[in-house]
Amino acid sequence: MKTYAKMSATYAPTLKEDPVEAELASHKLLLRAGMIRRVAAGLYSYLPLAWRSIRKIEEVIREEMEAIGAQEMLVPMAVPGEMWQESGRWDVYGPELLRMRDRHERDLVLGPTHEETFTDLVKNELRSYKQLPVTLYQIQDKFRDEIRPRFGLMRGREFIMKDAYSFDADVEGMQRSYEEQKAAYARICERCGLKALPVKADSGQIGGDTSVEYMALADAGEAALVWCECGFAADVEAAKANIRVVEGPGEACERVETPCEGSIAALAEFMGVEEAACRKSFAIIAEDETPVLCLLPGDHELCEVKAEHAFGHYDVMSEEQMQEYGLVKGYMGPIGADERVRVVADVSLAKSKRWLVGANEAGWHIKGACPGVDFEVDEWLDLAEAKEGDGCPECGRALKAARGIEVSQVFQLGTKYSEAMGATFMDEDGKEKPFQMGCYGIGVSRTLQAVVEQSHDEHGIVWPVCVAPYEVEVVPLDVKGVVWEAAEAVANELVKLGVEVVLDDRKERAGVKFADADLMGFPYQVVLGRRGVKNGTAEVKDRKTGERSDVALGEVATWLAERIEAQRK
RNA sequence: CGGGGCGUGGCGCAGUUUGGUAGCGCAUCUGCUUUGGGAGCAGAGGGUCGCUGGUUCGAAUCCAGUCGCCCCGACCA
Repeated sequence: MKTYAKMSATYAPTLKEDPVEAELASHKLLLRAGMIRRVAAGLYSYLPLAWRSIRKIEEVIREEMEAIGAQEMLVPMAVPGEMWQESGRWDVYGPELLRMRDRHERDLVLGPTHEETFTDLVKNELRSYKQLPVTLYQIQDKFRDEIRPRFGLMRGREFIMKDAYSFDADVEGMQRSYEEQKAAYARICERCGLKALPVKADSGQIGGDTSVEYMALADAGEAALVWCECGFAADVEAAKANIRVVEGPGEACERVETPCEGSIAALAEFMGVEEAACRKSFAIIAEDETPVLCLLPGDHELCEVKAEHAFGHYDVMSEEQMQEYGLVKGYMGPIGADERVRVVADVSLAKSKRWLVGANEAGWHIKGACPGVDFEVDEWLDLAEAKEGDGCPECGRALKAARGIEVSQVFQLGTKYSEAMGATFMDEDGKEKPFQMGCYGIGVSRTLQAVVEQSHDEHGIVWPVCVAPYEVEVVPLDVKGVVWEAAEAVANELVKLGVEVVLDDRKERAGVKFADADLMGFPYQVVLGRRGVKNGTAEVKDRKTGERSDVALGEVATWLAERIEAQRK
C-alpha cells in the first residue's frame, strides 16, 4: 500500500552555504537541496529527490513516445569499436569518444549516442518495406569525454539521455517520423514545465541535413540564438540572417592614413562611420593548407561553425604566416596581400561597392575599394554569425537575441548510417534500398537542471508539479500531540487521493523546516501549528506565488488534490 | 591543450608574505533551556594541512615535482 514518505528517512542532505564548486543558480540549488553530488569532474550521483524527478521526466517521455508508436528498449553502453569504424565515425569523433580495450585487445567504445548500435541491430532483422516504419528508443546513460565538463548536470561527461531512431522506407516517411518526434518533443518540454523554443540547428557530428533543437530559454544557457516574432528561431551557428549592408566611406579607391589603434571600433571612430561600414578581415589556414582571408561586415564576427563547413578544420593564421602572405595584423585587407591568398567574403557584402579595408601597412587603410574592380573576391559565402538586429531570413523584421539550454535535438539523417553500414531492406519495387533514418535525443538530466534554472527564487527551487520530487510537503511544527496527529491524518488523506506526499517528521525547529521546504521547492507546503489545529485549520503555502491560505483540516486534502490534479497535465 | 585561481576536520573559510604546539563559523554528539522562518548556554568528538620528494634542529608555511578541482579560451583586425 502506498504511504507518505518521511523526511527523517529521506537522504537529502541540505547545505546552508553555496558550494564553491558551483557557479550557476541551478547547479548551486541542486547541490544545496541535497539532490545531486559530484563524484568527479562531469560525473554526478543523483540522490533520492533528484532521482524521483528524473523518473517523472522519463515517464513524460515514455508516454509521449508510446503515443507516437515508438518502442522502448535498451542497448549496451559499451559497444564494439568495429561498428564505429564501419560507420566512419571512429576517425571523426575525436577524444570525446571514450575508447577502451577489453582483455582480448578488442576495441570498445562507451556510447556517446547509438546510431551505429541501432542501425546494426535492425539491419539483419528488418528486411522488407512491409515492416516499416519502425521507431525504437531507449533511456540510458551516455558518456562523452567532454573537454570541459561544467555547470553540474548541464554538461556532464556521463548523463542521462533518451535517444530514438526511426527507420523508414522513403524520404517522405522519414519526414513524417521526424515531424511526429518534433511534435512530441514540444509536448514533452511543455509537460515538464519548460519554456522552450524549437530552433534551426547545425547538425554537427551526427550528420544529416535537417535539424531542430529545443532550447530552454535561460540567460545562463550555453547556446546563443536569434529569434523573430514571426516564429523563426535559429542557433546563431546555423542562422542565415539578412545582414544590413552599410556602404563604406569614399567615392573611389584611396589610401588613407589611420593613426588609430588597430581595432574596428577605433577605426570606425577615427573615420567617423559606424562599425558596419568597415570591413573586418580574418586570416585563416584552411584544412587543405590554403591561406584564406575572410571579409566580414565590421560589426559581425566570423561564425566558427559556418567557417568549419566552408574550410574544414581551419587554423587561425599565426603572425609569421601573416607576414609570409603579406598581411599586416591590425591592418589586413585584400589589397596588397600575396596572390596565394584566397579572398572570401560574406554574402551580405555582395551588394556593397565601397569597402573600407586594411591596406596591409601599419597605420593605413583603404577606403572606397570596390570588389571586382580594385580587388577580386574569389568566393562569396555565408560566414557571419547572426546577431540581434539582423534581418529575419523569413520576414525581414529585426531578429532578437536570446540564450538557451539545448535540452533536445531532432535530426533527419537520411541514409548516412544505413548506407555506410549496409543496412538495407527490400522495397516494393524489388530493389534493395538503405533505410531513411532519423534520430532524436533528449537530455534527461540536463532537462532536470534546465527546469531548475528556469524556475527558482532566492529561497530555492520552485518545482512545477509535473516534475516535483513530491507534490506536497506536510510540515507539522510539533511532532507529537494534536499537531502531529493532524499532520498524519492530512498526509494519509492526501495519499489516499493519489497525491505524492512527504511528511517532515524531523524534530527540528520551524525555521529549519520552512527553509528546507523552500529550498527543496515542493509545490505546496501544508503547515500545521498548534494555533491552527486548535481552530481546525491548516495553512497551505503555494511555493510559486508564496500565497498562504487557511483551509479547514477536513477539506485540505481534497482542496490540494484538485489543484494538483489540474497541474499534472 | 593554453591562461588564471584553489586544495587546511563533513561543509564554508583563516593561517602561508616573515618556518616554531593547527584555528574559526556551520554541522555532529551529550545535557539543560527554547519552540511559527536556519535557537541559547555549557561541554565533547573529529584534521597524515591533496600527494611525493627536498631544504631545515623544526615545514600547512620555503623549493621541486605530481595529482585533483573551479573559472576563462582562438581571432576580435
